Amino acid sequence: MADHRHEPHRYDPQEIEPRWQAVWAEEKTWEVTNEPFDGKSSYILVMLPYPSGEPHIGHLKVYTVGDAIAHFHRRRGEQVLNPMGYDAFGLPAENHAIATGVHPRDSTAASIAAFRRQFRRWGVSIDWSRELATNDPAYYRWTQWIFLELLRAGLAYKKNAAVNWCPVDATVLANEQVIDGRCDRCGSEVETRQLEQWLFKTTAYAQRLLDDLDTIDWPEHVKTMQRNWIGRSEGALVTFRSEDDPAVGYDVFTTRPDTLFGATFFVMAPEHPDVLKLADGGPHEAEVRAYVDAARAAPNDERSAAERPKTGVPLGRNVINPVNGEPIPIWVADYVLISYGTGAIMAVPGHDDRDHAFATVYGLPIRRVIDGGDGDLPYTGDGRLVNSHADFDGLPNREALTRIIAWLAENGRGERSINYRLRDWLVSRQRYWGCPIPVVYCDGCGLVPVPADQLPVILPDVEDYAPHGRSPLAAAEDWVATTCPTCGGPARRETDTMDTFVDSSWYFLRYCDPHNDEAAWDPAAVNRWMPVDQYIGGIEHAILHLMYARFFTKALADLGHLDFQEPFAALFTQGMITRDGAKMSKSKGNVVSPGPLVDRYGVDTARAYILFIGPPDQDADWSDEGLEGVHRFLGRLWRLAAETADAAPVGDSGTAALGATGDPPSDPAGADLELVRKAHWAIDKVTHDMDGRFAFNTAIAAVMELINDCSRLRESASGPAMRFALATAASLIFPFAPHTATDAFHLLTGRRVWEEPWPVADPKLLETDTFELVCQVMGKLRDRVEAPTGASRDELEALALAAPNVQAHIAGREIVKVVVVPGKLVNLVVR
RNA sequence: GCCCGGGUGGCGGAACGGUAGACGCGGCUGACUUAAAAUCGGCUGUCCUACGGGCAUGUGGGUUCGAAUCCCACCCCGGGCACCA
Repeated sequence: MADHRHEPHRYDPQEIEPRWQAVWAEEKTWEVTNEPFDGKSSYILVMLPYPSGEPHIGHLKVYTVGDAIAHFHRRRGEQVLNPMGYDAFGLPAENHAIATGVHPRDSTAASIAAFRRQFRRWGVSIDWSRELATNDPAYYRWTQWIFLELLRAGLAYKKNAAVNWCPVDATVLANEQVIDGRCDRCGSEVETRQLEQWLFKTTAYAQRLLDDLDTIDWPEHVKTMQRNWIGRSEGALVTFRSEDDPAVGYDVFTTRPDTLFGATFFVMAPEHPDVLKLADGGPHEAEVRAYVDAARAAPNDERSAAERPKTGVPLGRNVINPVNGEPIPIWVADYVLISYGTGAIMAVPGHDDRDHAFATVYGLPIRRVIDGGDGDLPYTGDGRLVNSHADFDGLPNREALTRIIAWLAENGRGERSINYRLRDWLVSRQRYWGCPIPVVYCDGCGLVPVPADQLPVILPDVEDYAPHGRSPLAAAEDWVATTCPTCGGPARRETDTMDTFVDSSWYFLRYCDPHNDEAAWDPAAVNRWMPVDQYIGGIEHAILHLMYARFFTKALADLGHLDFQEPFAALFTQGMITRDGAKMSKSKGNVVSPGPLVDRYGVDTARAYILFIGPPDQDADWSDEGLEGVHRFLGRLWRLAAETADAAPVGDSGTAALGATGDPPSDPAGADLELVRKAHWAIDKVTHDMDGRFAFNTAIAAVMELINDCSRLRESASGPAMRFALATAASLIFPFAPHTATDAFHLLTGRRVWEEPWPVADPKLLETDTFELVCQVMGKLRDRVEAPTGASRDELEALALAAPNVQAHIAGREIVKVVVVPGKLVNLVVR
């Protein structure tokens, strides 16, 4: 039989990858305990997937990014928590059930199995002992407990309100789930309905959600999106009293109390509760009724189109402007929104675009009260007050604003006020596949929370999953009919389920203590890991999930269950992978499936390519050729390692002299020195690219450079130097291509790279004896000369002046200035 | 309209205010091979009168010895918010 050592080496990821995965699974390499740890701990968390079908390329990207970070931290001696779970309640599984009759529990379980299989095939370093699924009663029992805690604190409440209704999904939606007047799931036009619904009081946390953004290390654009969503406005609440009955007053919120003297009419939203009352018996009663009915029936997105001509109807009554006693007419108009401020406004057509447009249509008076602009109204900028009152005329409007608020407050006509765009989070869903809301309704006791020791309220099986305007659970009569926990009398269960964003608003806490059946978590376990050191996920969650999880954390902290205010200390949002410049979709036929890709090239190639393609926070376009390039690189690395190991296998007698340990030669020179230096340069480069940055693309490029040098110096460098350089390359590529790196490192050294500390660059080897001195004349590159490292400014200047091409460019000219950047360049300024 | 990002070779992308284009792809070319694949090397921004030089980082200005990088104005692309008073 031929000596296998002399056969050509073939890089075979299909053999290498499962072999090491088996070791990691067998030894439970990535599991961590909650026992106290002396060193540093890191919680590296990737947003949990919604299990639907098979994982796609976006999943591969996000878990590859998370895994690279987790591995890097581990190799630096930290204990790393890197868990996995499934956001398993939700509409797609339920819609699938409606179409096929397969229970969502079964299709979800099948999909979870597929995800789990893929994650193992991808070699992601997950602590599988902490795996969870949000549809598991052992999990949602505590989702229900949190609901009850919020209820106890008055942060969960029920109210009859105008809500966003999706006619296709037949359920209500949170404000955040309505995009351009459409359902963010199915795209159908959202209607308004009046319904009794559960809400969480996110508005109580508006200011803290805003303030604490300053305490977390998140991308600025994500913070900006959250700030805009919270939408804080400073201004005043001003009371306008009825002309007919001074006891009745209507509050308005305004950011421009400085323009109060320019208010020439008053407008209420069609939904304002007093509109019809005020119009009753007036000259426009019928007209007002028709207008209000039409406004209510109009679709949301039609209502909210800003370019639409302004419409409205006068109510035939007046209110008194509190600053000057002027009676001004009340109108109803749909450009005023019931959902913001008080649902009524003072209209200042001289200094507000919308009020101006309205006044123009109906011929209402337009008055200038702020000086400035090009003379045309409306003018919305700053200036001095005019036509207002002797006390304020002539003042800069910002100063007048403060004084007018003070005056209003002194006279009991208004006060300083802050308004937020943020609304309370509507969590009721009239759907089946979600967490049941744990309350019952008793004829005698009213609304009764299910006692904590009776949780979970188990989601029952039903025959018909289809929504019919009420929750499918309502049809489960045996389940709905229950007894009151308080009086023991007959009672009925709440049949709405919770928005799935509730489930995912606390899963990161459960990972810390996933098997606890006494409590949602042990505070010690949570404090062991939380807050998450690095959270990783898609930008599409910039508002919804990330806002809700922050709200939960703050509310639970206030209730004494948590010791911190923010769940995610740092956030990284990865970009999308496109193909041919477009989002991948089945209809476009441009989908890259991880399965076949991994079968063909191995997962390391796919992982390293995804990270090499560009900065991971940006969108990147897929290229099959680019993938091939990375595959060639990994093959080259592995083959060089196999050949080098072959020349002196680990364990052979006398290999110590050949550097079988992977240690560098003690006193390298010539090609050895060049190679050892390059290895240290790569250590330094990769470490900097990983540490606090996410520059995986340039880190991989640095290892490519090192491998290129190994290849180039193959004949001239010694065994130990080559072995050291290759072992270093394998060690550095490990976070990105863990299987190939592990195998190559093992061939070279007989050791396991994941148990090795992250290499440290030797500063002495980062320096060279000489450097290339850049010689510029007038800022333009004219020559390059060899200069000794550490040369003085004068020496460098002399070297530059002597450079032949510099001579040619300064001949016959006067040198007026010499700029020397030591270790870098000399720039000669001539006249 | 307002608020964020971003415009660099044929392509993806590099570049503490200091050699623009690292690394990879593609292309051209050589070695090996009966041949192909695989593999290993070389060249590759552009133009010119080519051992040198001009022009080049969306456009136009500015700051600086020196600008892809900083400042001002504008254009284009992507994203978010939008009748929010």
